[in-house]
Amino acid sequence: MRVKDDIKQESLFEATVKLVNDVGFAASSVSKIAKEAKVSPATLYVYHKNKEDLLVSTYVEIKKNIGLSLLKDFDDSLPIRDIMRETWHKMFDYVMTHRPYFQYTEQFANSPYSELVDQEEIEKYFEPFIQVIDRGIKEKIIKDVDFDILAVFIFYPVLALANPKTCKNLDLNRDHIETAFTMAWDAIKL
Amino acid sequence: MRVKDDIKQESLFEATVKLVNDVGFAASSVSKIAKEAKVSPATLYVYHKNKEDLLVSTYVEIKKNIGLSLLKDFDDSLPIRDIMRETWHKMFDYVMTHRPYFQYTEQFANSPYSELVDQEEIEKYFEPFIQVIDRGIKEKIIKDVDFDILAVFIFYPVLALANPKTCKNLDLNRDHIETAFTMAWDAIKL
Amino acid sequence: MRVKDDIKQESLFEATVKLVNDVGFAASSVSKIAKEAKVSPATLYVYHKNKEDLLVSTYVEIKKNIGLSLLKDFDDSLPIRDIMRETWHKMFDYVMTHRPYFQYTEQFANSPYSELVDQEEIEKYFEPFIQVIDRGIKEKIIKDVDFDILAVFIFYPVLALANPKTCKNLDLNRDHIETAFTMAWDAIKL
Amino acid sequence: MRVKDDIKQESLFEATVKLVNDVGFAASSVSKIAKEAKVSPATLYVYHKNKEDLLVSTYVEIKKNIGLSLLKDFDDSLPIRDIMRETWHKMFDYVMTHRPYFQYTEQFANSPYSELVDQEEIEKYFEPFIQVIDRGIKEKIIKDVDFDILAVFIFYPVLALANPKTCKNLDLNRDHIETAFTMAWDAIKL
DNA sequence: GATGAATGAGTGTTCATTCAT
DNA sequence: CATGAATGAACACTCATTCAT
Repeated sequence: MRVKDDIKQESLFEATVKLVNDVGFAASSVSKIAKEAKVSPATLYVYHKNKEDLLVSTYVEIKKNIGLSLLKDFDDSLPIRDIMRETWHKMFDYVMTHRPYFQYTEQFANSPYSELVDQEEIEKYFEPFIQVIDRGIKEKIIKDVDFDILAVFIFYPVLALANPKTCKNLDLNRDHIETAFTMAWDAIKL
Repeated sequence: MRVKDDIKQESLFEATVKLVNDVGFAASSVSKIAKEAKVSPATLYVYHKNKEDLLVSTYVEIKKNIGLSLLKDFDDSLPIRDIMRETWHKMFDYVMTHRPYFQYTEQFANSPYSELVDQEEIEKYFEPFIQVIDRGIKEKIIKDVDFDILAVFIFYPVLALANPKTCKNLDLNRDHIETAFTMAWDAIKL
Repeated sequence: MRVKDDIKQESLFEATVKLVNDVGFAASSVSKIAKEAKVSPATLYVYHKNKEDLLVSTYVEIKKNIGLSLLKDFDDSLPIRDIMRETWHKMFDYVMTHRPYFQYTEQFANSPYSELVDQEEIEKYFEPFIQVIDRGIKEKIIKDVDFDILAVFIFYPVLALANPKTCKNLDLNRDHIETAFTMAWDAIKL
Repeated sequence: MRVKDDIKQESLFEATVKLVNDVGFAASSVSKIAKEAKVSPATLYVYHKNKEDLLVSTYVEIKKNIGLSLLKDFDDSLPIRDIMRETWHKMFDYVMTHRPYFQYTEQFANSPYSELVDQEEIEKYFEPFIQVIDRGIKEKIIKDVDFDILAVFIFYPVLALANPKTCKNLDLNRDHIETAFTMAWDAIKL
């Protein structure tokens, strides 16, 4: 038996991201993605059940990567503020070096497909980080507030800052990120 | 001669919002919108040059409404924190009572159509609010930070909190909003 | 009772000719013609039963004009060759000074609408000319050949020469026309 | 993988010709052609880039066929008059046995699509014939007249005679064609 | 008489997916 | 496994015509 070709798999992944970035979610048709990936539309269906599966698994793959890069060198023995700051910069680094991936997730999250994602599978990559926050609350370093509300001030600002649509007047650099982190920390710290 | 029918105009507006909320931006076709509005697809083109015009003008209309409801009873003689708090709650009220409108703008902002909007026309409705922030910076009440970064902590959290996709575990109430405002204020205040 | 407005009538005629010349028969829609004529599409239906009637009556009007300008100063006492030559040049003059009208008839004649024309109404304007040919045959000046075949050498060459599609390499002038007449006469004379 | 089906290609060609003959150029829609060819409208786009490509390539195909049938048994060692006569009859034969093809070219030539044809590709099939005319001029057998004017008397009459719209009173036969050839030759010979 | 609004039926084209090889 | 051909259904949009004023 021949084996599914990793190169084609990867090629479809990249083509999906590229096309969604170039022409938007709605205009990214299966045949265009296949052409971009230099495979036949029919081949796409060897690797994915349908269009939905292609888009969703591309999303999950990216989210997994983000999670993994945040976890790299993760050291939960540091003071909570340092962990947060470290993570904040890691997120910024990821977004800056993988802008197309990041933009894909933004577009995906606002599409109806997003409801098809198994959130638990993604959340497990962010679990250690969530535990740090819990610890921070217990240790009375972080405000004792519903997690979703905290998240809005911890995760979202990086996304918003990295999104060229929200921040079109600002040429983002590391200083901005450091400033924004201070603000985020002011928001959540007790 | 027949006269242009305000009811049809309005009906198209509501149908556009409803459909985008129900099935998402990408799946909202002209014919589905027309059917929802109970007019012929051809009639839609009496009121709008094309699909793009329908979507963009629906967006601008909503943004205008949001701006107007923020400006209602706007009193810039109050202390800055009070103005901010007042506005924060007004935004929350608007979002809660007009969730479909708000969700439409979220989806629109992440679509390629968003680049077609005349931003200046929208920004003028938010001008007074922006001046308050400027004043806050001058009076050394608010951190002297790039406006886009401040905006990320002032506007974005309400949107994120109101978005059921981001906050699916949280049944939002006014207490949450008050809490979040405190955090936002901690973030931006000097 | 208000009276139908000759200016609107004329305006529709000119708009029809212009549009067919500019964008072709197939792309000449009722609403475009109405817009070109600066009237409402509904107004068009005051003057014409439907689109077909508009196109056909525009054609007949032009054919009538051509016939009338051929008959002007028509003198059947002249020698037959002189009559033919005179007419040949008159046709050339008409075509040159009314190119859009002429081009309209060419497009119309090759459309299915052409079958709706009352040919007899048109032919009566060309009757005197036909009689000259009959006389020429009887007087053994013109070959005794079926009229349709003669027509192919008498009428068609002018049309073909005047048609920029057939004669795109040739910047037509009166000398060419004189040359062509000599050839046409050689073809039909005994 | 399925392989492109010559039968479908041919079927689309025939359907295009038939429909243009039956309902005219303007009324020949893609979906009607597809239905006539018994394929899906989508299939048509497997074989042709768009409607324009379908119509243009159908035209070029026919013109090529005409050229080839004129060139068959072409013998330029014969006297010029004989070559002309032979060609004249060949054209007549083609037109009579392929009337729908011929009528298609007539309609096409009067449509805006005609400007999209690569004329050079077509003219090469008629090249040998053009050289005979040049030779005739040099040998002082044919009048030394601009080629376009000669063409009007050599090519055009056959088309006009074969066109039922121009020759509706005449049931064309080979005698008529012989007569017409004599007249054409009278027109162009020195 | 004159008109812009209104529309069902149609336009050319692309879609996600399956078929046959 | 891999593919280009094939397609019914849908797309955004325009059509010729009629309606209501």
